[in-house]
Amino acid sequence: MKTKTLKSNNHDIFFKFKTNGHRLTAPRKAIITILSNTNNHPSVEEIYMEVHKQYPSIGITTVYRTLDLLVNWGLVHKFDFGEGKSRYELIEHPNGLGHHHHLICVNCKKIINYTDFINDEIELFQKLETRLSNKYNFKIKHHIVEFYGICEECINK
Amino acid sequence: MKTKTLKSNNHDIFFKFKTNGHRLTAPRKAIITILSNTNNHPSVEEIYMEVHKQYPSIGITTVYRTLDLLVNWGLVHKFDFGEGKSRYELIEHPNGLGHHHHLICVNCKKIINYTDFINDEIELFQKLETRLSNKYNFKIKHHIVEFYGICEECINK
DNA sequence: TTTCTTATTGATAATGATTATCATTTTCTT
DNA sequence: AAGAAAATGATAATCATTATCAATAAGAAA
Ligand SMILES: [Mn+2]
Ligand SMILES: [Mn+2]
Ligand SMILES: [Zn+2]
Ligand SMILES: [Zn+2]
Repeated sequence: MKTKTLKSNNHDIFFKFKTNGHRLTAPRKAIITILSNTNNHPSVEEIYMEVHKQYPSIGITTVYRTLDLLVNWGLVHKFDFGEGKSRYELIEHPNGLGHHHHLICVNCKKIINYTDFINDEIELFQKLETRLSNKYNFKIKHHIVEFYGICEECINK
Repeated sequence: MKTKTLKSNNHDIFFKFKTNGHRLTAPRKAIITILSNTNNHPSVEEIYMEVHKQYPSIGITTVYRTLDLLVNWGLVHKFDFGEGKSRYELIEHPNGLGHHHHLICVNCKKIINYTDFINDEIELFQKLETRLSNKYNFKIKHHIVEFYGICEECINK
């Protein structure tokens, strides 16, 4: 039984705020909670709207600032899928969804997460990261893999 | 002897303009030439500056428009490395540099192209694309692989 | 070559996402 | 309770990208 795979939860992130010498405030909690409760890749605007429900006084500036912090600490991925705005995603997702890759429809912009890696895939990426790290003296933090193309609906249409 | 691997050149792209029913104009030629003569990933502003030398009357709007065309025809990749602006790269590069992946320094934004894939890597990506295409009924056009981290100079500093 | 039709261009204004400012409010520590 | 520092939110400022539109140039037809 691998207890390692126990789901992490918000408390880890909350804790990180404290240990980093930053304050764990209501708006920050709210933003993290939103991120924890979605399987999408919400934009700043979307996160703002959502937080606003629970915490109407929040300003969108704070959303930007909090996300920046989380990205710099390596807790959140910042994506650009070519829409002219960024999208965000928790890296250690409390509700399952761990590291994954993306299929992106260039037509309708739909995004498919896939986590069902083939064995070779995980293995290769580990090998790759070691090789590249050594060869280029580059300390790799994370990677992004995106397949661009046309989704099912857009083909049949 | 594989004559297939002969380097493609600008004429292929020039030709494509015609067959697509678009006009091959001076500004368009100039933009394509710039893209052919760099190993970087120039931004719109950079391309504009460069073209401007040869063709001082060009407007930056035309650079945007031409790049859009090339991206839509699958001749140019549009990248976002997290700088708040897009960068572009010819897919079939006349001067060698073919398909490659990226190492991106999150600190100084330097970008390393690597083309020295290991055999497994190429093989895996082919397998992956077939599998994903079938599973998700998704017509894959191209993929992007980016490793984010800290480069040599930024570590020793 | 001249004429005609239409795609293309470039100046300019408009948009929209992200950042910078700064006075005010919270938080945490004495 | 008081003070120092961090965080917030309203607002203005930036900056990349788009939309408009009249002027121009390219290619087809004559
Ligand atoms: Mn995802
Ligand atoms: Mn490249
Ligand atoms: Zn689609
Ligand atoms: Zn660097």
